[in-house]
Amino acid sequence: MPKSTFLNLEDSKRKLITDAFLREFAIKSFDDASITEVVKQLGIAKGSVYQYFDDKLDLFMYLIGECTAIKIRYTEAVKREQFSDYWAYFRELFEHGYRFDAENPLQSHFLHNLTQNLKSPSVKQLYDQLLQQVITAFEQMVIREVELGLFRNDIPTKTMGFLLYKVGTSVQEQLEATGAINPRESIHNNLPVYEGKKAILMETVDHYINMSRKAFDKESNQS
Amino acid sequence: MPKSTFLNLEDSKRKLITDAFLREFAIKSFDDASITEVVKQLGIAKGSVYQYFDDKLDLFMYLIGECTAIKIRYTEAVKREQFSDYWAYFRELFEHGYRFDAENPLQSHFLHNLTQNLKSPSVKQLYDQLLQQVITAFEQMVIREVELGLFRNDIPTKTMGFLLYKVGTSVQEQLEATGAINPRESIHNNLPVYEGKKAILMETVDHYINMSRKAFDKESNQS
DNA sequence: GCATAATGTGACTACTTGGTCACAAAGATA
DNA sequence: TATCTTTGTGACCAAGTAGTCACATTATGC
Repeated sequence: MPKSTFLNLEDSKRKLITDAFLREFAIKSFDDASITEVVKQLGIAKGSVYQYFDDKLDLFMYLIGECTAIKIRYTEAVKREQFSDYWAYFRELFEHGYRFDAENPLQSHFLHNLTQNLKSPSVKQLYDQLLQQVITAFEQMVIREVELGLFRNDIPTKTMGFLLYKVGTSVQEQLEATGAINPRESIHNNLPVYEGKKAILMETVDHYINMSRKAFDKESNQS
Repeated sequence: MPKSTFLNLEDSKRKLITDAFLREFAIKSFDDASITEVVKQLGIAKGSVYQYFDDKLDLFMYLIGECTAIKIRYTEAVKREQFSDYWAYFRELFEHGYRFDAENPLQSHFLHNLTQNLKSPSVKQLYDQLLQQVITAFEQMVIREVELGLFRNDIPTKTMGFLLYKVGTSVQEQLEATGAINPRESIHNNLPVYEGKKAILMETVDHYINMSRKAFDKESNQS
């Protein structure tokens, strides 16, 4: 948790500092992100950072909290109950994710890089913890669909949940690997991750959904 | 490429050095792996390493080359033509992979960690290069199956290839995330990654195949 | 046995980092 | 104006790294 010193800061200065660190952590891993570098850019003393935060991890957790809080504001409106079909729900999450990205480029870049970021040995514990949460969340979704009789029940929910999780992350990874998006470049130009790429994003999502339907849905497998 | 000094070394000494570095790179990323640490363990001078290799990257590439060469010896015997079904081929690759792991634990651990390893910023170029190769290889497999009329043709081969690649890596990742395997611990005890875990490995592979069949095969989608 | 070539060595360089702390500056209170 | 509290500062510390190089040791060839 940031110290009160940080919270009492003028909004503009707090934002300036937050953004600078978001930018740094959006392109480097936790261990490679350099506080020394950022304070140089900001033109403030390194000691100030330690008036605001306990340590590097405290700062990092603050950034995670801020960004996820904003993203949740975009996705919390989307409820499974509003859709008869899991995949329509899945698709809508990407639609709202796109809006989050367009309106909060820096935070979106930060979250995009979070997985890479967490690979640093110093934050292995945090990584494992978050990974467990995500995996569990996806398994819960699968369990619900199985109970609704919409997903097949001849495969362990753990395995289905994990694949579903991988499908979710694969969209972004594929677009990055094929060069359709270029986070490195777009963050440099202060652009959202998916700037002008909505069509290809949703098209890819649809292709993944098209394949996943067959893999997960019940009717395809036990009609 | 290692210098001749290294190749002229006595077999036993060369193996000792290679193994020590494999062990280090099997549990750390490229940037975190410490030559200083390894030479301490080996009881040799740091200068010696630089008599053997140009630099850290040269050493790393040598390790990659050695391990993949050994693994290829296990998998090259498995040919697509020997199977009427892609998934039987896919399954057999895992069977042979298991044998490679059982008989070459250290090399297997190194390759298991390679993806993490390559995430280091210093080797980003190498990572991108290898990723492109792997993705292309998977897409080629998909193209072949489409041509054979076995895989569906209503999804871009790039996307199918990427998902197939992700399915391949997910097996290991899931087993690790769920604690079924524990590379960290098994390398410490000089055990293979999948020691005594063949049943759960192949069971998981079968589950993934079961789901993937539906997602990729033509008959399920355009009969 | 001697000279030459090939190996082995470890103190050293140049560099980077997160984090500290004695002090300076600025704000607030009275 | 004088005092007290909050905020800002940057030289400094301890720890770590890859890579170098002048020198010591060992092997080889004659």
